[in-house]
Amino acid sequence: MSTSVRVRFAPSPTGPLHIGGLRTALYNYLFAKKNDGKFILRIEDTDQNRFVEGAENYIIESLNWAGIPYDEGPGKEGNFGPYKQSERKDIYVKYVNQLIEHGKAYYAFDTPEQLNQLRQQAEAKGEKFAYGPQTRQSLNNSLNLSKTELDERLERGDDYVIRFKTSVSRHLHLKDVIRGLIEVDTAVLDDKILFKSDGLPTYHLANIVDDHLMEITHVIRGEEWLPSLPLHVSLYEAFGWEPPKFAHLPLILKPNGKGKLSKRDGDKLGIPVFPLEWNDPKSGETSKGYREDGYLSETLVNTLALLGWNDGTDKEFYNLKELIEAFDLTRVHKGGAKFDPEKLKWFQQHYLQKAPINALVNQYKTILNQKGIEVGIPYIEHVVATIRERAIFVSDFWELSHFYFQAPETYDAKASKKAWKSGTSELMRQLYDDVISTQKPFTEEGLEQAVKKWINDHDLGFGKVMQPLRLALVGAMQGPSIFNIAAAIGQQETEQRIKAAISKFSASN
RNA sequence: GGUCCGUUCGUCUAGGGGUUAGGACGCUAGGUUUUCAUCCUAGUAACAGGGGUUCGAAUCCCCUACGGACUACCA
Repeated sequence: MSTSVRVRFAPSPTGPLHIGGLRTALYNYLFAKKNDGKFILRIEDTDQNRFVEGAENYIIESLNWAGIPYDEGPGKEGNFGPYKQSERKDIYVKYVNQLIEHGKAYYAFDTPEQLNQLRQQAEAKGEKFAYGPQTRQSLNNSLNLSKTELDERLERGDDYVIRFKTSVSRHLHLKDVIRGLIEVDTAVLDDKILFKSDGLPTYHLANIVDDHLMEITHVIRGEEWLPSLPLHVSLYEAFGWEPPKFAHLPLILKPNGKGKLSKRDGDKLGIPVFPLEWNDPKSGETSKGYREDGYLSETLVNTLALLGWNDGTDKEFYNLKELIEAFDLTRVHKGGAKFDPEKLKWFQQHYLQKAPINALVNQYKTILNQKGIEVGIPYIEHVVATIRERAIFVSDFWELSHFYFQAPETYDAKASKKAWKSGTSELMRQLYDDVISTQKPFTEEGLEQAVKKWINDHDLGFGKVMQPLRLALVGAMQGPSIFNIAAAIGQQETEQRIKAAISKFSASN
């Protein structure tokens, strides 16, 4: 048995990967890399009814986008494959038979209808039916059948499931890396189905067998699995195997209110709950994804990493490498964490500022081209460099910089009233004649000097001149330095915009 | 209902018996930017409640409340 760390992320291909799942994958990845171990992807597709076309690829693409690719898994066969449970059917048969031989599991012939009835009956009495140590003697299973009766039934081809034979009453001491010691009495457990009548194992059996065979050292998974930990540990015991270490991660909760973050919550708040956009092949419904909404993967990774974990310092920004270095499973929180869209935005703003300018320029170029605007890369680069600090997404760029590409079509009403007074048109005409039309070279610095000098010479207030100038060039009281804009759009365009504003406001006055 | 897990500013969190309970997001106010945003500075605000243990509990124990997960031939 190898002593090196091996962890797995084991999603079910039933749809897009929730960001909670992504975080589980991330923590697995970080833990593996921190310990020079292997990060394995295993597809748990033992429920063919819930199989969804494209989900597996979606999961793989999500991991790649997040920058946390797996070392072993579908398409990256290591020495422990195959990595899809549907391709491991024979293995499970062998092991479940072993359990039956040792009296740790048994055949059950009760039909779903019969069980449903029992559940309803119990519910009518305000109780809960459990197929377990207390009830199994009186049910339709091999525990209550003679050897010949059993063989007869099996030969006849009766439908059956295989259940785990839970100990009648024993105290289990379970250890969780994050939560510490957990004590459970097996008396409250039920006899979980290990093998379904369709010939496939359930999650419980398959995950134990695979984790053992794949030499998984640490099982890091969501808190929703905590209730089945006693079963899983009992299974290891029944097989005579040494269990891996377990760590159950807290849930990601909705921002306001209670409960798990759901797609519905995300829709309400305008935030995706999936890393990538997802088109559901069954419903035809499209779900938003972080990538398509313009978030950088660094944003999501950083946000998710800090949702439930921190290294004890004040550090907030981590790249993947830093996360690997700092990660410590024992510092993961126990309590669930509400997802904060505001903090997400803050991270995104940060990472947009740090993104390589080339990437931003290329993305913006695409947007501009779609608007029918064709300008050179250096010009776009100049614009992006000056406006990116006020953006959160690339999709904000247009709103923040359209005036670098087009003359204003309208003028903000409030700003117009404030900036363009009765004598303003005449003032602008003078500025135009004295400075704008004569300035050479028409650069940001040159213009700034000339305009300021002109204002001083005429003993005017800066606001009186600068504000209408901004209004004329931008159409509103916003944007970067007005001299930067004028220099960028050029002398001719600047002249035209001033003239347009003068005629517009003279007409309406 | 039962089982298990959890609970520090609005939110993410630091904190392992003695702290003015710290940081970050948000919000508010000032400053910078003769616009807007960025940025800087300051302010705001928390140990769920009750019992113990202790000279001393946010920190340890118990109870209560609240919240969550699970309770399928799903994972």
